[in-house]
Amino acid sequence: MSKLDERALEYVAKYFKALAEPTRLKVLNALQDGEKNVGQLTEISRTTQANVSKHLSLLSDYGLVKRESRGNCVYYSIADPAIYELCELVCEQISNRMFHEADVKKIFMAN
Amino acid sequence: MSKLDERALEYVAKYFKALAEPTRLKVLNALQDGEKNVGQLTEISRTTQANVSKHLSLLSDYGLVKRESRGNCVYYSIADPAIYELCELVCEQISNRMFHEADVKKIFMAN
DNA sequence: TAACTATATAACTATATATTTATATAGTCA
DNA sequence: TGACTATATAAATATATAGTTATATAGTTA
Repeated sequence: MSKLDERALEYVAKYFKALAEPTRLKVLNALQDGEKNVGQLTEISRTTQANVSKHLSLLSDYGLVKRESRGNCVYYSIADPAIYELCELVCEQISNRMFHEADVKKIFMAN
Repeated sequence: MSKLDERALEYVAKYFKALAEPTRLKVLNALQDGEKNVGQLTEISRTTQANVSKHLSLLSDYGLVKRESRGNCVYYSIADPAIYELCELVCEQISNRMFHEADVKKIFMAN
């Protein structure tokens, strides 16, 4: 990371924020093996349709997913597979820590 | 990213959340060229000392920074340089989009 | 057109958290 | 010890946002 100005840091923070929510990650995770419509994603995320719709439009606003309506349904898919690189990096770090540091485990377990 | 269970997604979300705040990113950015004490970080982040302290203890709880008190001061440093890989990935994506998509620019500019 | 299905949105509530102000704690040095 | 400096924490406020319920919108099919 090169030295970043104020503005840039805010963009980056917003990007991370889009990924900082379990339901949205569940949706992104579910989209790994191809597009799914809102109904399917609602089932998978085990929340209300309205809630999923809200998360989807946020993800779409941030350019993380693509939207395509066909017939009666709206299909979402991953716009940029680079998201998964990010998640993989994070998962690696987390799993490394799980082995090495009991303290971190405690933190993540909290709540 | 392999298929992740509920629990894992929550860990990942928490990790992203730690990075989803401009002041914390500013601190991490400032720590790129070595440890700094709380006073220095307060100046750099242009907020109150109390606020920086809170952000620092959050970063420390999540294992992103290390804490070492020497004499009167407390010095913080990066615990895991892999953070910067993450930020770099995000910055790349953002800058790509800045060029290609006016819409995304609009989103990031909002507020 | 009317009934139906799928998705989005508005209004609301509840909760989390960033920030501030004031204060406590701990180290340093005269 | 007392004055001083640096950091952490507590309490309070303001704000953002996840989730819910109800409703609007748009497409489908009889």
